[in-house]
Amino acid sequence: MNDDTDMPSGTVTADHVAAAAGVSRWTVGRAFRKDTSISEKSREKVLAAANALGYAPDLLAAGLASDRSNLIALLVDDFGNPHKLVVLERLSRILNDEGWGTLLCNMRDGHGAPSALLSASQRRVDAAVLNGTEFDDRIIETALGARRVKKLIVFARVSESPNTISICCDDVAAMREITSFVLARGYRTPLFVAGPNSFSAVLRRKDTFLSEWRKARGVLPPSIHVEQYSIPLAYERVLTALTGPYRDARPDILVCENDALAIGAMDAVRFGLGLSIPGDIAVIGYDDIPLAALPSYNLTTYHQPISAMAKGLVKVLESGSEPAEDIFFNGRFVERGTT
Amino acid sequence: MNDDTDMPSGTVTADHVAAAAGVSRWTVGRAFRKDTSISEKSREKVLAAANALGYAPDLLAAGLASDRSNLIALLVDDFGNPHKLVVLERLSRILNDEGWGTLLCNMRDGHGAPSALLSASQRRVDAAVLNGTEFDDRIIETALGARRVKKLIVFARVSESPNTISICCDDVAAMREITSFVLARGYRTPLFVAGPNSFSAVLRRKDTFLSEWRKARGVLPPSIHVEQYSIPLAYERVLTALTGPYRDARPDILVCENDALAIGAMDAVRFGLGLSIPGDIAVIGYDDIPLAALPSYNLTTYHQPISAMAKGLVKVLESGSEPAEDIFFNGRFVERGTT
DNA sequence: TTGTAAGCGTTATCAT
DNA sequence: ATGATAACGCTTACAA
Repeated sequence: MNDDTDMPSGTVTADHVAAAAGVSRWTVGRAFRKDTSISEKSREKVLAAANALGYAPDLLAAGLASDRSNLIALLVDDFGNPHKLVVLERLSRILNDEGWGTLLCNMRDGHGAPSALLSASQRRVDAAVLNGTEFDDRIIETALGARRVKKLIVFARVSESPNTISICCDDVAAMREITSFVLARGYRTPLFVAGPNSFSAVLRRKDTFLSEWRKARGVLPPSIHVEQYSIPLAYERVLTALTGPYRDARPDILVCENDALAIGAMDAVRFGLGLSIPGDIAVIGYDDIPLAALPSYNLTTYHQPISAMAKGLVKVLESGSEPAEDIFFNGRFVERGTT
Repeated sequence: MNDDTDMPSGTVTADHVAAAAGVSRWTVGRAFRKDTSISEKSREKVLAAANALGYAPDLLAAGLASDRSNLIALLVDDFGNPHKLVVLERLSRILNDEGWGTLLCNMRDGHGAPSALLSASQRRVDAAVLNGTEFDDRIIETALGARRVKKLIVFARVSESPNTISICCDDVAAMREITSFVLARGYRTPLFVAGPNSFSAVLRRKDTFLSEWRKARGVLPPSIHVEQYSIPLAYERVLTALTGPYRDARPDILVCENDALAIGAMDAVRFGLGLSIPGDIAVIGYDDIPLAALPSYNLTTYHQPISAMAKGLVKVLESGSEPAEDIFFNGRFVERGTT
């Protein structure tokens, strides 16, 4: 489109830069990589020439030659959950800053993980980061079986699979803290609001709360499941529960697996039942999504340190090969107005 | 990791498939592309062999050779706006379904567009889709000047630049409809709540409302600006405006440039001022984000047809080269409980 | 520290 | 309809 300079019309390659700088093509390559050995002088010459010509290395060619694409696949579903926006922002920003490209693969809530994985592998991604509810060991096996997925990282969830690295907030510790708080405040009849059944098992939030509560009070609290982490769906299910099965045994607090559920639950309590929070029923969430801090909700919750987790991810990516361990982070309990 | 079959350990290439199928490598390639000519018989043979070997074309190599990466860069900022999650979900889903990879480039609110653009071009993206507030003609020029950005598409905004394709909801028609509604309902003293100054000019929402209102009532309504499309920031600014400059001239309706501003405005009115909506002050938004449908907000707004717009984008991508025109879509006014 | 040769896995182009 | 040649732009050996 624009050949207003005398650049070798079309693409500027390392060869052009090499010619301009009076070095060989491979020296140009070295000037742009981190680990290689090159004299300061050559590097400066090369960089100056590259700058003058408007050269930037072609990552496609580099990836093909080196078998490192510098691309990370983000395998995501559960887009109804506002928390996802926080996760995507942090992950893309921090990875981009560190020089990684991020391929957004939408798993489309329900199926699509295999095809997302396949297209990721066709691009030779250096790692696939799994963050979604569609998460079971079959998928992980699929991923690992897939041709070129070198690393599989499970973000903000825990995987039992040995070939996988989890980067996760310590949900068990978090739920213990929440349980202590609920007990200390004297609540007596909690209802746990969980997400999809299979997924709740992975998160460990539900079973931790249940067992901690039983340890203290001797009884297992009741719980309900919502099929998705969706605010409107949580609204429906909680309303149904509180007008049906729990009409005459109203809980005094709803302990929710995450903020999306908690927000839906709050709407059900206030707008569906006309009750007040925390006067009639208290609510606790998990994640600390931006919505939770608004005066409309002002939700007591537990903050996940997503930025720190994303930085942990970078570390894992940079740590060459296999032997990486799962990494756990501590979050922070945030008391607001719903308790 | 797994060489339990007798696959040519490591990577399966088109050559292996060709050998297995008894054809040449180029026939294998043809079997996987759409437009090429190949006999049904050959194609079946190839596909069967590919399937047996677990072959999938290497998109890096294909991109290098063909100069079509099949990758679309999504240049995004404004992650504080819940609407972004809807846009990202639709765009990634529909593009992925059509075989396009989506590269998520975080422009990090404020700067970073140039570097995002650069890394996109280094991956030879087939197009860059710009969707954010950091949007001015300098950026567009940068983009077009950048080496390998073949197409620049502005999504959900209008660009004046001739080298750009806009895919956009018809904001002018939408605001006219909104203005008619506000007039018909008998509101008399609107306050327009706009986003960042420079961006509002691009959206055409503010000036359309102002001029339509003046056409009908003879006066230009007042307006305020919020520096970002952020719910908490809108809360602050609206509260400041209504307790300061507009304390004794309280508007009877807040017409907001989008839902993020409207949600913040609602919180300011209800929780900051203790007024009721729509009794004391009415509110109108724009976008129809999921939040707007919740009982807590139940916001009157205008629905943008993001899915249709994403499909329009696909069409533009598939329409070979230049002569594509801007595309406008019609949305739909959604009356809820805040008016 | 720097240069050389040989690929990486595909597609464009031209031939058959 | 299919086959062969020559790139695509870079990197990983290894040699100087």
